[in-house]
Amino acid sequence: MVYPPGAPRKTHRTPDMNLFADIRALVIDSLNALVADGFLPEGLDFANVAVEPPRDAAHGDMATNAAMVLAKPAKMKPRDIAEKLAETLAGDDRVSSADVAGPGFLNLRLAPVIWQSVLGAVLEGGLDYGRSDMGANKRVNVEYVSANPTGPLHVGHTRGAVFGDALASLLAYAGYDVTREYYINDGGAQVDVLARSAYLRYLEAHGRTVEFPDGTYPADYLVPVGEALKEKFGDQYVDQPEEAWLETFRTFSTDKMMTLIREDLALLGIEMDVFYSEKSLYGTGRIEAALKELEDKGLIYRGVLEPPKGKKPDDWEPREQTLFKSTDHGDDVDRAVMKSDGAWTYFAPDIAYHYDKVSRGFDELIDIFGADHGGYVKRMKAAVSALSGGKVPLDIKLCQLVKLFKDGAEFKMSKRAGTFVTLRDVVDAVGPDVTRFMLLTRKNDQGFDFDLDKALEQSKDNPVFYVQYANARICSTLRKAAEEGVKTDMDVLKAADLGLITHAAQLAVAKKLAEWPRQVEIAARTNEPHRIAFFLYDLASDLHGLYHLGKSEKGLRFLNDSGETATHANLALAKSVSIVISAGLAILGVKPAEEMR
RNA sequence: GCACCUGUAGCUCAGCUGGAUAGAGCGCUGCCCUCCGAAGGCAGAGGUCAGAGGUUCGAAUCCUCUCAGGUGCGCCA
Repeated sequence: MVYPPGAPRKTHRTPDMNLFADIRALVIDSLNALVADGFLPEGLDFANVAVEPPRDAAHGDMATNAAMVLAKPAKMKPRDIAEKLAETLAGDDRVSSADVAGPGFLNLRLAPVIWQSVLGAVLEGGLDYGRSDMGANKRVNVEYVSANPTGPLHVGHTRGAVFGDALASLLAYAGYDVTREYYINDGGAQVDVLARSAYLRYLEAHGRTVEFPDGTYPADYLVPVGEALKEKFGDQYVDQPEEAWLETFRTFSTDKMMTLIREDLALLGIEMDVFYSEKSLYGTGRIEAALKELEDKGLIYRGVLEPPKGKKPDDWEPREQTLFKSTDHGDDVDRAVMKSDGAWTYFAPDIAYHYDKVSRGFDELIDIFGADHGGYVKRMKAAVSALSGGKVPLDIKLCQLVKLFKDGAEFKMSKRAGTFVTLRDVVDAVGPDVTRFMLLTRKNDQGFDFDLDKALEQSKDNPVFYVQYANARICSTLRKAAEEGVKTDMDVLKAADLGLITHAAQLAVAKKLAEWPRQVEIAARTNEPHRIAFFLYDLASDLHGLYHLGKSEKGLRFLNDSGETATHANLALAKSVSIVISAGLAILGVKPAEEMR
């Protein structure tokens, strides 16, 4: 089986296999029946009725808060509702017991056949088990990385790249139509700096001795660009004024840098659907059109901004600028779109770019920014809110800083000191799978200490390894079975008698697998791919536990002497775990290991 | 001064968008290999969820304030 990087991309619908959703539907049906009976009053809102796994497995398989949520609006005692609901639910053959507990929780136990059928669903659905249609094919644009095209990607970009890519895959798996997009900041002053720096390398290629003044990029990744410029243009631009070469060098260098960046992204298996050029917004009337849209809504005016209190710039002087009334859409102050000299601010093309995204018909926008851009969240949201008439939600996820640790000490990045840690450095050190998984084991708005030594450790302390090991164990068991002449192909496993899976420890694993579709939906709803990583860790833990239980209880060994029928059932269970681990890793963009080395 | 993010076990972090006795890993204590991979498993100790109020049947989670750390703060992109 092939697991392309960044998969899954395509969505296709599968039957709803979310058991929690099924049982919730059962609870709602039962409540409606109680309303019809006159036990409960009409007009109750069931929106807050939840069916969740209880924190403590001893409480049962699923718990619902229905009675507590409805007690107040129904003007009844929670326990009374719970007891009546329990009676109704107990009548369903999926429910083996329904008990009222605590302040009014209703704890449900489901029949073993339900959990056995989960395994069947996993085997049948394969990597698509867990796929959701909650996205309803709505079009989502995920913009990430969007680093300036002035050099290779560094560690800071890496987190945003991995996060955005995993989020995109997650949303695709949850049924959204996802576009992965990169905004190229090729329109501002920083690409002029790039062009000048490249020019110095070009002169160097012609044997000149050059110095890099402040405000240029002295890093050596431009050396080959200088060589390439020499190759292409010879000496025709040597000793020529800037006007003669700036435009040409800018375009040439930017293209080279974007090639570099694409290669960096490819190292992590990241492939964008769209690269959108900022430059394409200039001179084409698109910025003007976007601002016209705002102006038509009465949100553009000439004015003078107050200086920020407490931190007044030294050279502050009041100036009249063209302003966007972002405060009408939740911002703290209005923002300049045109400088006092009549040029656009950086914000103007950003507005135009987001206007373009809205115009392309996306139902939802997501931007992934570094934490240092946190100050732009409100103004971007204000702009999108204004431009879309509040119809297109924009979610902005900030990725906090990554600190690298090596040999127990922080590896500080400094452009001056030349300790510039690139994405390539990190991937070279630990590999793409470890890089991706590690960066996804933390919530995006939590800072990250990335210990490169620990990332390579093969121990429980390293979650990548732990999850990979669980899958490798299963694969190893299947190989072993094949060696012993047991058939292990999917047709055989699908036909296994799952009714033989009855031990509590085995059913516990099946229950975990039943949570997978639900975890996918939660992660997609909150735009939090790290939940997938944590789920996989838990699932791996369950698998390791069950595996070791086989040491003391021979009947729980996947391979034991209780006959071929039982072995097939055991292997079906093991295979199910492997399938879900593989599906989860595919969302994270990590290849499942079939053996450890 | 203002905005945003963070504060949970000794350390690194989860915690289902309000649920029951707050969970993992590392570290610490004690167990478990005549082999389906011990690169692992089981058990134990360890908490004022930064602090103070509030909202309600119920708060680590929502609101207000305080404290601490981080990121930013007209024309830079």
